Amino acid sequence: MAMALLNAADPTTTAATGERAGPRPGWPEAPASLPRGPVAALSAGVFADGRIGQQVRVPKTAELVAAHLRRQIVRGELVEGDALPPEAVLMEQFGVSRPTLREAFRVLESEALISVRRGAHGGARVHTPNGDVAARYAGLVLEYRGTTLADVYEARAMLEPPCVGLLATRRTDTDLARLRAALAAADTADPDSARGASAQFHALVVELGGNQTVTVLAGMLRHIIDLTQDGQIFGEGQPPASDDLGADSVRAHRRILEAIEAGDALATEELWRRHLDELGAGLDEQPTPRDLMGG
Amino acid sequence: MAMALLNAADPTTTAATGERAGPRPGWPEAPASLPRGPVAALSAGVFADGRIGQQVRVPKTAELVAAHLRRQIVRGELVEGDALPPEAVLMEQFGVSRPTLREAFRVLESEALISVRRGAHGGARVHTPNGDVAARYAGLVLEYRGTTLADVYEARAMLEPPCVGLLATRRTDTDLARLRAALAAADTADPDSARGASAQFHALVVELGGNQTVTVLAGMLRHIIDLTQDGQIFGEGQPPASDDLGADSVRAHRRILEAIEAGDALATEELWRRHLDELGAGLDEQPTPRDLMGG
DNA sequence: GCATATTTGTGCGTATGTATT
DNA sequence: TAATACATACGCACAAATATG
Repeated sequence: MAMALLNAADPTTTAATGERAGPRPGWPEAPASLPRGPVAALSAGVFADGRIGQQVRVPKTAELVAAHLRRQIVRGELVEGDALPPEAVLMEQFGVSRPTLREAFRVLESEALISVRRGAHGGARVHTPNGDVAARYAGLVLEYRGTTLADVYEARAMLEPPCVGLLATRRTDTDLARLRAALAAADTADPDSARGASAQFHALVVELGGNQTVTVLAGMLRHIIDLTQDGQIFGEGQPPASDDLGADSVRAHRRILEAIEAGDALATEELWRRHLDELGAGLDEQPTPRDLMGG
Repeated sequence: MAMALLNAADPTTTAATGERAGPRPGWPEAPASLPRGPVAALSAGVFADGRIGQQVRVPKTAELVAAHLRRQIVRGELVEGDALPPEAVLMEQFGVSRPTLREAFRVLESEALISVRRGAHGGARVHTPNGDVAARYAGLVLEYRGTTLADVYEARAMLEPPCVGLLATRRTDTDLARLRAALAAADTADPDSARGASAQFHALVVELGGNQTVTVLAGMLRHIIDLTQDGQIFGEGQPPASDDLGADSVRAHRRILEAIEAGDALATEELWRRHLDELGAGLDEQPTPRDLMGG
């Protein structure tokens, strides 16, 4: 029944799908916005089971519906908070049954691109693509490979320093102001929110480094670390003496900010590397990242 | 009707799912085999729409089924090529209806953890968790943010060199042998497979660096680059004079291998950085990564 | 070609949860 | 607080497509 999606413009093809329980008068005309042609072929290839040229993986209808909605979200045609039409309307628009539509919903929901609530004023709402989802899948792969948390820390210590070093050479006054504000927030806040402020400083120095890809990757690693350290996975393995560690971190952050202010890329890079090494010290015997996907 | 899923071992509960009219006596106690307590709470939080402490997102039955199967795969209880039982059997085991089971299948299929074929001897087959899926989602986020391909190349040039530098200090004889073999393969092969061999050299130097997380992240970036450059996205923007570039790459790879053999970490790191910079040169005006998720 | 096993897609009914009155 | 309307969640049964032998 995939042709209804691919060929929604042609009423004759869709009519053929209808018969079985009473002939339907015809499908609603195609939403002109549907991507067609070569793109669909690429989509099939991307989703194939690995062997591209081997077998033609017939994309299931639900995948096509999900792909359509996904693209609308990624292209910005649907933005955060937008409500999708009710199931009945979408069923008619796409020309699919309720189960098929719901399969597509579950896929998009698992990608955190929509969230579906029931009840009055319920339905599907759109969310902006979030790096945390990519982190979940990366974490799944790492878990499968038996990667240790120390390995994740080590990776971060390799990834971030060059980016932060770049910041020292490029930083604007606005950058410095934001960094000072973030540092102050971590300094004055109570111990509980200090961790959050400290994490924000980490995110900020990477983000201001200017490379979006590194920002996303570093965010993934931070997310994995957060999930495995939030006391959920390691029953007792909380960071020792969090207050001391927090104070140490603030001191380290201050020193790094000074290096950034001075525009000393090498010093910044080295200081950041050392800071990250300290944070990851003594983790060698920790268990592997786990349950990042939940359940 | 999620209790049957949680209680698949108990035959009485599956019977209980049948009565969908009438008051339920209450929730059955949790099964011993499933992760409970804090982990379950984390799972709900992870899948929530972003606000963790705010609302309790009730996990849908299909999500629970998918999570259960996903964990079996990640924990290695189900391995590559394993065939899942037919729908009818799984329906009974989990105590769910066909549509619900199919929703779970679509989710796992979108994660490339299973592939479902129909017909005799069809059904769901298990696949090992692959970094490419994480790459798809990361690519989706990058596309949403309007990231350029040059940015991805730049990120790779920041990520890989420290890892490859580490290889120079740790390399074993086996490592060197594998690297020499990979280099030779790229040298003697025909232009077409030379690209593949060159890519394998790239993968190998990172993998032998010894950090699994970096290996996964670098694999993601390589996958994104491959997808955007395979002529699918850029109609004409193929790498200029691929033969020359290939020869240049082989030369660069040889020099880097020599530095690794010499155990010179700094030189290796710097050579690799320069090599990656060259590969990413002149991309500033290229469009953003696109259609990595298909459709 | 034909029988068989298995997924795919559909229609409809009931249950449940949520906001509004 | 209680009733009500709305919208999704889940279930069952049937027909069709597809791959194997």
